[in-house]
Amino acid sequence: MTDPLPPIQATARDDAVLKALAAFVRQEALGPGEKLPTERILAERLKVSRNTVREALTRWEGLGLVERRQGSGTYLKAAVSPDMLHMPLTLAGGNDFAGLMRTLEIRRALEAEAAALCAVRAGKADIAEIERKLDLMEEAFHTRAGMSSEEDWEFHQSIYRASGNPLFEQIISAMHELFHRFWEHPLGVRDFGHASFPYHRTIFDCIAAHDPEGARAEALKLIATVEDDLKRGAANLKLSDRR
Amino acid sequence: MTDPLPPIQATARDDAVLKALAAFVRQEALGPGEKLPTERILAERLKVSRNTVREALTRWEGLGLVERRQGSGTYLKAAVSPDMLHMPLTLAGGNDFAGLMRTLEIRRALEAEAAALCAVRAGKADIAEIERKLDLMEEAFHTRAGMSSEEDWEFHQSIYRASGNPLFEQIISAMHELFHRFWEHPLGVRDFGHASFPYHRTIFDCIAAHDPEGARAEALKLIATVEDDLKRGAANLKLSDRR
DNA sequence: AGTGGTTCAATGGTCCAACCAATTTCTGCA
DNA sequence: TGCAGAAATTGGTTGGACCATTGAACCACT
Repeated sequence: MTDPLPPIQATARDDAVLKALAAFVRQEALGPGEKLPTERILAERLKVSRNTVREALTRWEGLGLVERRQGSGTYLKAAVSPDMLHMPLTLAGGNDFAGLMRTLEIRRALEAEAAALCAVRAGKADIAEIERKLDLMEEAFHTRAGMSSEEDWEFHQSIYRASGNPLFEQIISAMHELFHRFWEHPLGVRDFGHASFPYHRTIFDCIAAHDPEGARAEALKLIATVEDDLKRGAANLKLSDRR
Repeated sequence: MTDPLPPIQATARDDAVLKALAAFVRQEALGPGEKLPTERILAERLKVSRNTVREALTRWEGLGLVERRQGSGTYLKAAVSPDMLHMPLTLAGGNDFAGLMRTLEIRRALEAEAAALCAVRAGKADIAEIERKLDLMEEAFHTRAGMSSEEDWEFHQSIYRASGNPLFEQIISAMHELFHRFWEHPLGVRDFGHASFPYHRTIFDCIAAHDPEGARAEALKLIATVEDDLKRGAANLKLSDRR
């Protein structure tokens, strides 16, 4: 099935640079936000050209592991470890309506599973934290007449965290970020999210009762209302003006 | 919500290069496998240094959009369009057993949703194609005594394709690839996949009957059997030798 | 003290001109 | 015609130079 003679990398200097750098970060116990050595210093210490260092750092930058600030330095953006797996995804044509609906279908899948896992695994502390976020959201919803997207998002994040699998938060957050870059004001639907409001508590109830299938079903209903909102928004958009 | 004073872009030369290159690919209607211009030519035509071109191409290479072959040229690996969204994911510690189980939980979520969507959207031709793959898989399973992982994978892919959302195939394929790079022979469980075998047909039956909830439930059962197999494999592994 | 401007060293971004290594293509001999 | 070796092509690497931005130190003025 897999190639019995995996081709060796003839030249893989920048890969070696990245490995060395990962080892360095690990050894120095550098965390997010911390600054790592200058390109010139790295080049000198690793006995490679500065250009090679730059190509390696460009890779890491592309993976979102590192941020370069001209005149200042290069800073870690995430925890790196020598045994990371990278899965770059590119979504073709993601900034139109159809693309948004496609990402929402992925989110529906993940949201439902995260809720189900959370119902199985959440401990007392997790449930208390989720309920706290839910209360905050409901309060914001009532005092600000439906504008509670920030608290809404935090509620969902607390569920992902309690799912016991960090990948849920990671993937959905990445989608959420993209999503907001292109759809900051969701299609001008003023009461966006109204319809989904009640399902937040029903999801929480299922989680608190450790009912995975119930949580899954309620999460699916929630996303369904968001999809409906978006479809109505798109219909409105067609009647008024285009972006 | 959004920053009222978004920071301005200082310099973004290589980004501009990528945009220009994407436009070029689009204009020339280049598809996967085709060769794109030499770095030297690009540098000359775009009036930038070859280094800048290289940084831009390094980005694309990191995203899996392009493949560079020394002495030969740079080739497209995927379709590129000017409006792509990039979502690089890095899974920390994905190559141990816990990491594998985490990715499998993601796959379970996507698999179930894809099956449900497929049950809703698959047309007659799609269903026929899926059944063909199913027949191939069952035949391979019987003649080769359970070794049908290649055909098994193709069956699943046909479901993703018929889901009407290319993101399912994209994400699961990326996971599948990683997965196989580190776990080529799944933990030495000899009858790996035996338990999941019957669910392939039950999933197909639900899809053919346009029963999304049934398809979702059967897909969940299938992945559950795979998880059980892996857990048994891990238990065996602990008793014999470590990797 | 505090405010604003200036200077200056550090750092990432870009450029250039080579050369190296792998690949492909061409050439000329058998 | 066939094929081995030369030559051209192409990505990979190097070293050195300069530019643009940043941030800290310093200074003048209030």
